Amino acid sequence: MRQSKFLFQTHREIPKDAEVISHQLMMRSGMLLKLSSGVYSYFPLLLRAIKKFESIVREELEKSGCQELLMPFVQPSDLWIESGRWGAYGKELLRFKDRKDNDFCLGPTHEEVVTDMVRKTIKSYKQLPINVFQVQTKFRDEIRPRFGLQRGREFIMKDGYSFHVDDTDCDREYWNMFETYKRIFTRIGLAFRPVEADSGAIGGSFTHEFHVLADSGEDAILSCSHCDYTSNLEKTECRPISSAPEAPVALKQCHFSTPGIVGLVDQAHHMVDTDHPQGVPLEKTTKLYLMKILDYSDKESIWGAVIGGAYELNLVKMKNALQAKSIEPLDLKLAESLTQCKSGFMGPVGLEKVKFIVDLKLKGQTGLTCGANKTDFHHFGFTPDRDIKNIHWGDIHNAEAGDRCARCEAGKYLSFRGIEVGQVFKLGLKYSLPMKCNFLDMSGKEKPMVMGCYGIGITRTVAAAIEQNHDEDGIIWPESIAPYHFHILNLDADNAETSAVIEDLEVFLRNEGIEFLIDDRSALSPGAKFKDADLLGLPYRITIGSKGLKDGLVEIRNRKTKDVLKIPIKELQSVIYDINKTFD
RNA sequence: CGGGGCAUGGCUCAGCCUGGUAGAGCGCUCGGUUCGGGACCGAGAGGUCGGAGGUUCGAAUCCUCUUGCCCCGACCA
Repeated sequence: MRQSKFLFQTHREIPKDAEVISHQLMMRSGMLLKLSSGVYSYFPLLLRAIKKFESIVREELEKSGCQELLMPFVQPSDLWIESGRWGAYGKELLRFKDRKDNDFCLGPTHEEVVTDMVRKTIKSYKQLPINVFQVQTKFRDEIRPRFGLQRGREFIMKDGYSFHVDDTDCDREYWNMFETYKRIFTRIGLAFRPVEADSGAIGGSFTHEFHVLADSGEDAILSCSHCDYTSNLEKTECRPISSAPEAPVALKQCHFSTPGIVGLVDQAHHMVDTDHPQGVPLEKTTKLYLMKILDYSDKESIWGAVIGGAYELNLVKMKNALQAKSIEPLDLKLAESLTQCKSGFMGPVGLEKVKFIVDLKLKGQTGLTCGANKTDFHHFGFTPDRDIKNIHWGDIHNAEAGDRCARCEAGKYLSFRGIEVGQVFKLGLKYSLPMKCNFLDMSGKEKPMVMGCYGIGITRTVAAAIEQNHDEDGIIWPESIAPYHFHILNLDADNAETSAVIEDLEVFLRNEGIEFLIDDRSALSPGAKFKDADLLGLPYRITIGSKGLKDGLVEIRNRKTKDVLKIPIKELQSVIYDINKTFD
């Protein structure tokens, strides 16, 4: 391809609404154009990278026994009503009506459609298991699209679904997909981690997310330094402490007074008595969050969450511990009227009508402080087991970097930021039961199929690849998905000699099936071409100029290592041939 | 949906406070000189200042309403 005919325009300036690196570089290199919030056009260069990644995904999935199909982007409401999601799915589902006033939506995912396809096709255990996938545009009307392709509303996704006769076989396939995903992300050449994640509302199932490690990632991940336990912070387990029981301390009500001091950290410093001349250490303080809980029968109740003063409350873990449907902070005014005090001095002691979940870290502890439910005062000697009537225990605080691993004896947690690019999920019977996706087993009995689903964000992964592979000059494409492998710069596009060399080279490259882009733009200074080449980030740059040709030399530069090789023009073709062989 | 901000040529922005001829840099076109890390000179094209209403002799500028977009918190590939 010749750049003079190529649809793109590089920019020196960073578009003002591009926040993260991948978005900035895609905009600056002219690969991406926003049409509406979270909706983008892909220019030829970006599309090539997307297609390369897609074909890696296809190859690996087909190797693992999956088959590709394609389902409609526009879906009728009937199926969604049948699965129960027409009502359950929030505003992310873009709904609209056709001319006959029938309800439709743009597919954010395809469980309903694929389940319908399979139930109409498969009747016998002999036809199972089956694993199908598609690479397709999805639309989710995200609350807040951002970061370019990292969180668009319209995006390309590979979604796959498997159907099985029983749990055992579904689990087998789950791990088959898990290994396939590892191969895919290894092959594309990204640093990634499979991460244990929260399975959300679908109880009893398990799930892994695949995260590409990048500072701009929206998820916090903790990984053990010793074993392979890696999890989303939302879910990371904390090691229960096993400290020796302490001698009980009597509850001294309203023992500490800290008038006018806001915030637990400052309050702790001012909780001074003869035993605590320096104040109470943060580890001996506790804090209370009053929360409104909705259970799965939509019954509302108020729960207090008690955790150590040094920790953060983890809403996902609390939600799971209580088997709640939703959980949100109690309105401040309600909380104040319930406790008869200001925020900052609320405590669990004496709140008879509230049920409490107390963090396991506090188990067996005594001599703690807690809010006195009287503005400006804290109790001392708080002992959860003794002082709270309606007590439940749970692991409800955020794990932190440096904490001991919950799974092994030796390790400590390290923290990362991750971009979620894939997920494997065991769906179980969530769709097959309501949608009656059944088969006849060996004894002729009708049974629901057990399902799994497996997603990879195609466009998001390409963004993540740039996020992880760039420098101050621009993109550094991993060879696996680089739009082209060689970028040939004709520094003197109007010079007959260099152009002749390039034309020869072009014939050779075409015959060998080697991918290349030629910068043949005339009246552009060499510096501008170098800058653009760095920005576009193709793996190898071949510079051909009249200066070099005088000595019979051309230059090959590796974008990543910046290593420069000056080689005689006669050897150019064989050198390119050898480099090309190193690619996949 | 709450909180904050922005909207002026393809891009980045100035002008607005204090109403009176719509500007700069980059990009684009033409001519010339350059040519190995974003060259220079000259001449051009391109904007109903997001939209609607109002105040005024006069509105990019002041007022009201609206739309779009971005950023910070609850969703997910």
